[in-house]
Amino acid sequence: MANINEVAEAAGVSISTVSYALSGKRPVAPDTRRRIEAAVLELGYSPNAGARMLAGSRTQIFALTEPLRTDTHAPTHMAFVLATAVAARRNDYDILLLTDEQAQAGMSRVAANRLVDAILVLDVAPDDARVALARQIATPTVFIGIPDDNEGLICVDLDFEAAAAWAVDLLADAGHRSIGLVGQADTAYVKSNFPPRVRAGVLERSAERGLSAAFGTTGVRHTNRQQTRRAVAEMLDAGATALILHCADDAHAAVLAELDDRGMSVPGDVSVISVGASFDLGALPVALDSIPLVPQSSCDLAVDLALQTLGPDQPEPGVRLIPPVYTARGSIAAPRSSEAPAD
Amino acid sequence: MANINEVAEAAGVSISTVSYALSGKRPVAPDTRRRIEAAVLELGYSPNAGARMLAGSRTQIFALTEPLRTDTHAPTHMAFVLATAVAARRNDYDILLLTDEQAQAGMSRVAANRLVDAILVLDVAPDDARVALARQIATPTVFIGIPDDNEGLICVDLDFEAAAAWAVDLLADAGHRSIGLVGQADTAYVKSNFPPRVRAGVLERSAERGLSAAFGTTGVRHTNRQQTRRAVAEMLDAGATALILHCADDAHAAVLAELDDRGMSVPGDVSVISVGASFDLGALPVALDSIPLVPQSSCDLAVDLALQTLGPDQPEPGVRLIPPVYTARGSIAAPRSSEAPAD
DNA sequence: TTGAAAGCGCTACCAA
DNA sequence: TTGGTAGCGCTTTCAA
Repeated sequence: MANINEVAEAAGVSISTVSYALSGKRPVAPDTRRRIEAAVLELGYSPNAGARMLAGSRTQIFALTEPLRTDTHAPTHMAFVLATAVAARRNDYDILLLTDEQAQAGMSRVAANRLVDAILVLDVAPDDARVALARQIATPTVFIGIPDDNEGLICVDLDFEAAAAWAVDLLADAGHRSIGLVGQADTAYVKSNFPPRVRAGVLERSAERGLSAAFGTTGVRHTNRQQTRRAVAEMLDAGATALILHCADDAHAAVLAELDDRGMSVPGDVSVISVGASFDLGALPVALDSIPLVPQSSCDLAVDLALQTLGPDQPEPGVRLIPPVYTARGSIAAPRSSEAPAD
Repeated sequence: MANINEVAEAAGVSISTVSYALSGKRPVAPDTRRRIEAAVLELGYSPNAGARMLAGSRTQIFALTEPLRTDTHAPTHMAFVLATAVAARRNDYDILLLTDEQAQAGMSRVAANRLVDAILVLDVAPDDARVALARQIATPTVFIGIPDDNEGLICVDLDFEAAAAWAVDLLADAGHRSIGLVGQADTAYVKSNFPPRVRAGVLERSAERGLSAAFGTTGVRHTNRQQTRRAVAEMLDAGATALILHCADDAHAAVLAELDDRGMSVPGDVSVISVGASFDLGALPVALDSIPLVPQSSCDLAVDLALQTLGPDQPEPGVRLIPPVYTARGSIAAPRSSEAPAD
């Protein structure tokens, strides 16, 4: 591995000129720059990471903390990890994985270590222990998700309430008066932050619009096919003409299976809209309208904010809610026996 | 952030003594050590990561490369990432995530950078492009999985063939003459390395033992419930009295659902054994015998080997197969109309 | 437009 | 048993 001295020698310049030529922090004569670039290429030079960390003030590494919660939906989680890595790499940053083995030891360690420039927090719980830690350590921390106590923190998340309310509006506008929300597994309403926000969004907007809204979950810990179908059956039997789905992919499938078994078509007999899904709805047998959770949006913003904390002007602490996006795919229509206009 | 100088001053010793007291690479008088430890604690000292990388020869970081293959089973993948992180931390190593954005750019980069001491390769494909890269770079690389061309590489994996053969033996010993293998999704037999090994293990051992063995997959890309149940139905109709399951968790559930629908009990009417599962079989409605894939075993060994490559005696290149482990849970019995002894 | 040189904070060799 | 100190390879100030 060549070092900066060898490059300098090969190019016939000093090491500082090499450094500046590569960082661009000082103008370098075109001819000089060419010679340096040639030397770099020929020697296969790449600046030593440790030396840069020590001399410079940046490590070019973000830590990503992810708890080992077994009840987290693996594909969703992976999508976020991936989106974070992509966003980081776009800004020349790498991701160091912190699966908090010994509680939050990892966060303290890399902060004390100066191994990372900032910490990104994933899979945030309402009473997340990492909140207290974030306040203690000097390393800037960005939460992807919103803990209950978020005073002074930087948080990023989809505006789940707005997404849920929007879904209700779409159904109400189509003429539905009674709807059902197929939510997540029971535990999600205790251990995660966003499911309650979706539920609140649906219930509150329904009340405002004068709709009756039922709520059901998909299982105790994971999706339970039977329970999911039962929940749907109850909602339909109670008169629901539309469903809002805020659940895992297999639960989506279970709901559609129940409708199919009942000989009900979408949107002919029932309108359906998916809210907060981060998986590919295209794999389902029926095309569904969707207000999705887009991991890349959250992660891009989070990385942006993390970078800002390293710059001259600190970003304001606070919660950044990402406006939802709606994609129509024809799964919403007027209810069968509605007085709403047919078109 | 305190540095080593402040610790040395506070303890009234030289910085080299502090360094040696912390690394243990040189004996330090008990009393001196105590003073140093007190100073470390009081100042909250933690050695600067960049400085250690530069001065020492170790970065205490392993890279973990994981392709973004969308057809990879997310929970299994996560289990491996996690197991790697755990194994690494046990040896004071951190994990840097390389989702190979621009092909294999990440591997080359961290190798040139000297950001990591070794690279761990996950989710290995038969014709994996990372094989060629591993041979080019100076950074030691350990494969968790076995590419077709593995000459000169260090590879670690469960002995899937032995696991499959063992399963056949168990069923043959119980008196079964006709069995079925419920395999993975179709694509897995092209894009992954281990599914064909399980299939080969089952088919070859079946031939040796004189059993007839049928093979079916669970879908084109992902588990398809219908196709899975159809595959099972065909096997049973063709006379299979036992099933070997090498498929995802939802496919396991689908198989059991099919048996249930047919009014068949396990192991009364059909014997079932799961091979190479890395998820929790406890969530299934029926307790199944299992020869599992244990991510932690593979990852522990991989990290061990990675550490060895950094030491004085290099590990031999070659494939390390981890012997399978069998757990009986009462899902194997003699076939209904068998001549085998009832006990 | 370029160079010289002072660190960054640690490890590990050489002395004592 | 301990201390002094020469680097590790880079960034960045100060001078020219």
